[in-house]
Amino acid sequence: MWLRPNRKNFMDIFVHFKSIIVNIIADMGHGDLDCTRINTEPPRDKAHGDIATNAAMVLCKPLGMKPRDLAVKIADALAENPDVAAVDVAGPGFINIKVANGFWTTRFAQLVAEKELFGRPEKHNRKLMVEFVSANPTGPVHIGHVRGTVFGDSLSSLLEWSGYDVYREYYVNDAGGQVITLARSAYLRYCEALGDDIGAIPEGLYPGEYLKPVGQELAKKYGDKLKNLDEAEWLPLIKDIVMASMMMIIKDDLALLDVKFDNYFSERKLHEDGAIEKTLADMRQRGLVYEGSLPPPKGQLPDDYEEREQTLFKATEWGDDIDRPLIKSDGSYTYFAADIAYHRDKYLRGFKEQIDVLGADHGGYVKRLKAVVRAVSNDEAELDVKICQIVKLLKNGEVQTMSKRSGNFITLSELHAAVGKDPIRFMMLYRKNEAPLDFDYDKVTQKSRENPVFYVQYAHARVYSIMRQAKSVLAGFDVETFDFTKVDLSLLQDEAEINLMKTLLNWPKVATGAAEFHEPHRISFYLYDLASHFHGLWNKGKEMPQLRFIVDDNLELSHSRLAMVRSVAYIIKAGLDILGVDAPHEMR
RNA sequence: GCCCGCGUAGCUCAGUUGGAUAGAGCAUCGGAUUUCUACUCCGAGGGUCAGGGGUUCGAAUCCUCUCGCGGGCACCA
Repeated sequence: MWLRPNRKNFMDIFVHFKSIIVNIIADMGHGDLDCTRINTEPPRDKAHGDIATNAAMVLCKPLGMKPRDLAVKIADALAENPDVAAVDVAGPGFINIKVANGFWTTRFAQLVAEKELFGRPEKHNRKLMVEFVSANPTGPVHIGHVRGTVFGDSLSSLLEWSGYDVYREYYVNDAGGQVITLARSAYLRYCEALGDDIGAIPEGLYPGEYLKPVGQELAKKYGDKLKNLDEAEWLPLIKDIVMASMMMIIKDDLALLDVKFDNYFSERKLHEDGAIEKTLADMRQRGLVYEGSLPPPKGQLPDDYEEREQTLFKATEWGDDIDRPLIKSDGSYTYFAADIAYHRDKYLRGFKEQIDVLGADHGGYVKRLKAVVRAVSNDEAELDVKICQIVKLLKNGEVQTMSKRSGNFITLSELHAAVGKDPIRFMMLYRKNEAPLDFDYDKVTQKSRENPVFYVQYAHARVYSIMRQAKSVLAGFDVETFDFTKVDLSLLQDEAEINLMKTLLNWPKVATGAAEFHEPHRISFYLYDLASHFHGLWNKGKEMPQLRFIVDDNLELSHSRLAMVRSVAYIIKAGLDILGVDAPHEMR
């Protein structure tokens, strides 16, 4: 159901060569053969050339030929192609193609011309929603939320890059009992602000200091009026104020990471405007809801368990393991019922592709949420749920523990003050989302090769350094005005140069793949690899002056190399933009 | 007990959705190097891809079982 981004302007070399091979097969008189299983891909071992294909192994059976014999026939035909420098047949019947250098430099000209936009798919009309963070509005954003925040935001950017119309949304859980707890906690701070000795914050209330300003605000607004009222009277008054205040804090925190939402969606609104009732009525009509009782949970049985008749959603019909309750024993809706209404609302707003980013502790919800989206859209919409594993914070090689009970968790603003936005964003994406992550406080601020953030940013800065150097050495050169599209790229013939260009040309494939599979970490790894190629070439110039980017007595060659160097920055910039990390021009 | 995720070099992890002799960074070992364009460079060793079975030309990748780690498991949000 997840469609591939289209790539109108980008000629994927692998797709290109596959079509060449398919044509060869047709020319051999086998145009009716099924060629879908033919792959063209980069060989794992670079010594095998640029492109490997399994065509002969896939087609040998229907043709009744030995794989190697067929491979030789195809290889001979391929050798006629002017873009092909060499072909050989290897192993069980692989065909290895070495592409002519001219092919690379021709294609590289496209990159030089399109700059940061190289390989970026056309915009299409598909809307997609990414819901992320959705932290309970009961306090500042803390370390536990950071990974999902960065992941969701970068994934959104990545999908925007690939052509989607992306909508970022934060689901505000402002309806449940925790808001009441929050209001009570604020009330205590209010009393404190009026001079009461409140002692220790009782168990079950939020102990955080961040509620003190709210208490003062309340004291300022109401004086001691609220103290003479019953809880039923002051609670609604305080609730709104403290909630608004928490959301302010959260938005400020998110701004530290340059994260902005298109919308904050209120759960409470779903209750108030009847969306949940409407959803349930709709589902009842479609036969998705019934009254029945569930088998008791296996394993440890809750103390207060009692079997009873419940209103259930037939989640099992949509791929879930068990049917799910919609109404609590006190008659109110379950959180899940609101969640159904919420995801239905997304669908009704036109989002047929949805992504939820959740924390590791919500892994158990994946199936039911997917079931919900399928059910409420009658299989017209699809949800992908991305689970972000926990982050272990390391300082001096030791794990930083935090206890939720004391409210002593490390906040985003503390982390930000210590290391800054870029290391946080980059490192949170320098791992698969479903793998646990160690975040080393000390390492991420180091200026060395060991720090991937620095390593990549430095590559970008190095490009600009080289451009500055070129300006002072080469007559008439200025990055701002120089037309790189006019240089002769065919002068770039060294293997290391060709390899760097190949790496750069691979960017569209990496980025579209990352977008397709919702895996922004591929961008970080690619950028690290690219930086490594670039730094490596720079280092080579130390030993071999003839490989330096600026060659004293050869203006033309210098210009060609500077075009290549400039292109490194185009792609790093494009990648870092997706990650939300700055691309600095210098790093002093 | 059930569901989900994970298990790859001493450590931390990649692995382009089924390709060939499984990669990178740290760490280890061996060399080079002192200002050249900017925060060192080059090389080496290191593997039962947790384990067994299966699918096929071909498996770290797909299926199945076992073991280990993490998370979750009516009515909380």
